[in-house]
Amino acid sequence: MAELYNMAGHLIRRLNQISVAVFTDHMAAAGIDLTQVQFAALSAIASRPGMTQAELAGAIAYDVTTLGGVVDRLASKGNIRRDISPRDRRARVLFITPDGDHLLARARPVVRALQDDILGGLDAEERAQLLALLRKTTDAGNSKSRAPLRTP
Amino acid sequence: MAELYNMAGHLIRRLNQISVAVFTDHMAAAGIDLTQVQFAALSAIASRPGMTQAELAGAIAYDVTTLGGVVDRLASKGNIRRDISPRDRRARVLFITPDGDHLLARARPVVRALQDDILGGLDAEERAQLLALLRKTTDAGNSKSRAPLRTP
DNA sequence: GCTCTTTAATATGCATGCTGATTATTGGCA
DNA sequence: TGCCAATAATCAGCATGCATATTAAAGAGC
Repeated sequence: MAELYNMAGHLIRRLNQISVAVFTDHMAAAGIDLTQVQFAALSAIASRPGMTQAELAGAIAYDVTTLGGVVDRLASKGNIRRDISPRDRRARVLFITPDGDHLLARARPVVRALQDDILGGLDAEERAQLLALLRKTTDAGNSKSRAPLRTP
Repeated sequence: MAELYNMAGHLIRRLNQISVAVFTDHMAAAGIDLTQVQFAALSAIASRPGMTQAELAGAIAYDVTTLGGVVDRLASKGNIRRDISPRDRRARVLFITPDGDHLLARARPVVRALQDDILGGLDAEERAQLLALLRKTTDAGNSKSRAPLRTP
């Protein structure tokens, strides 16, 4: 079982756990009501207004079902607007509200600042190295994750 | 928003997502009914029989509440036994059953094999490097994750 | 021995995250 | 035009994952 601690899956789960905890703590300290997932969604919507939920899911690698709930919460908090697409009545187009925009502006510097906290034990060079490796792995693993592309 | 893709938190979430998907796929292909979390718990219980739930939670960095459900499912599937501790009637001591032991024996090689799949885009040297960095970060971040050590 | 605090586990509630099924709508094609 | 496969979103259901509160039991200190 000692080997468990050296397994990629286990270490990744642990790191994600730490990452989420750091995010939650910093946001709570700043008095901002946004989860990691909600922040990512809000950022994406702000950068490309009018996205549909499916497009958003693809952009940030989420499951569409999960995203439904996330979008619901953002909408009910008034951070985004969700309208029926004029071009496809099945689709919902997403827009950030002035309220959401303001919240995002407050959140952004906090999120930037906490990134280094996630990788607490590493020096600058190691952080850069880790980030590069993470990017490379996730880019390659893209096709393997079925999150945005569900197999029927 | 382009910056989002380079943020540690986002990349870690993505990698964890890939990791879980790879695990799920391989286990399903092998016809083994175990999630990543259940495998970790079962491994730990096998290596140290008689652990309490709290000890198990500390050992594999889980929240005790979450672990309650995991242990429930393993017990109801017959993979572990959960007895009241003879030394502390509040505590539950955990033991793997012959059934669970057999399942674990089948699962272990599958889990070992899928590790490399998680880090698909990396060569051997990069994998070693990434694992080393993950270990270092998680060791340092230990104190930050409130999972096993909840602040009151 | 009795109270007070601590501790192990559970209950409750919210937020992901995914699978499979369903509904509404669209667009292609005979 | 009418049917049919594909698509957008939702619903139901299960499994994490965490915060807060509660229950039961143990232990500390007087």
